[in-house]
Amino acid sequence: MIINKMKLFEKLENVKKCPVSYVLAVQDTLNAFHGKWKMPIIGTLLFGKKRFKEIEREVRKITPRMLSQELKDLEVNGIVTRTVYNTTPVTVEYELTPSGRELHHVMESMITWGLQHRQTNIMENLPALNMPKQSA
Amino acid sequence: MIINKMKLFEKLENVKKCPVSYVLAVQDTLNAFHGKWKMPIIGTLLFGKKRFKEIEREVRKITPRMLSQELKDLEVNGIVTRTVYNTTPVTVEYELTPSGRELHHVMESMITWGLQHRQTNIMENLPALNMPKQSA
DNA sequence: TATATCAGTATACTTAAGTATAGTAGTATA
DNA sequence: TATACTACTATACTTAAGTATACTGATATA
Repeated sequence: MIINKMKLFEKLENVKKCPVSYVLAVQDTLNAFHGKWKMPIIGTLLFGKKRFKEIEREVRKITPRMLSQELKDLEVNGIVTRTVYNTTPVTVEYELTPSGRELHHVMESMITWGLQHRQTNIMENLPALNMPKQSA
Repeated sequence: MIINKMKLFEKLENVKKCPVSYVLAVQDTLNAFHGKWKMPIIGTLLFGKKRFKEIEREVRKITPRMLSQELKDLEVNGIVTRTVYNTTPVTVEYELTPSGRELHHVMESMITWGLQHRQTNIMENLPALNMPKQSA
């Protein structure tokens, strides 16, 4: 009986404990989407590999500077691969890594929450949802 | 037969289409976590309601200015509720709304991806994961 | 010859996000 | 009387993130 109580206590304490590895994991994921442009870039690449100019056209209003920067960031973080083809003019293809493709699970959970949350807030007549400032 | 082919085509095209409502949903979710502090604040509130000073102590290095700002933001977005108690000195309790509590699903998908991603990158001997700059 | 394409880079700038430090009112304790 | 507590706010500042505009070199097309 006393042992059972101790086990329960341990269990509850463990629930309260948030391992450092989890915090790091969440940070990595947030980092993958960090900034205004990574989400749309990953989003468009989920439909298949694309060239620089294609992404530039599909992710509206992005400047080549930002696109270049974000693609580099995604590359060093193992989310995207960059392949150069020896054509004239050169073509460069960007593709999600297997790990990058797995991000669609996260996006789906975000869609689920977002849709639910909007419905709840409309039904409860709360103030309109704030739009993100979109600089980060 | 032709009808079946058309239906298949429609289906495939619909998969390619990314409804605006999904984009908004993802933006709402990103907005919920937007900035350096919302994730740790929500994280600590997932363990139960807390007072201002409690959160300030648990979310390390946060300034009262940022905490106040972020809690307001979370409140107007229907993620947190604020309750003032007529004690001396006043105590104010912050608690996640049902919608706010649902965010743990998103966090769990982030933890799953982050852990997986780290393992993959260590195994494939990719450069160390970039740490977020943490200003947004 | 003039223009367009590709995949970017360079420079200067603006805006957003976060920090540092001090202060507020009302009460309670030493 | 001096200090501490609560939950913040005010002001000034720094740093990060994003924008605007122009430009590169090699090649192809009109």
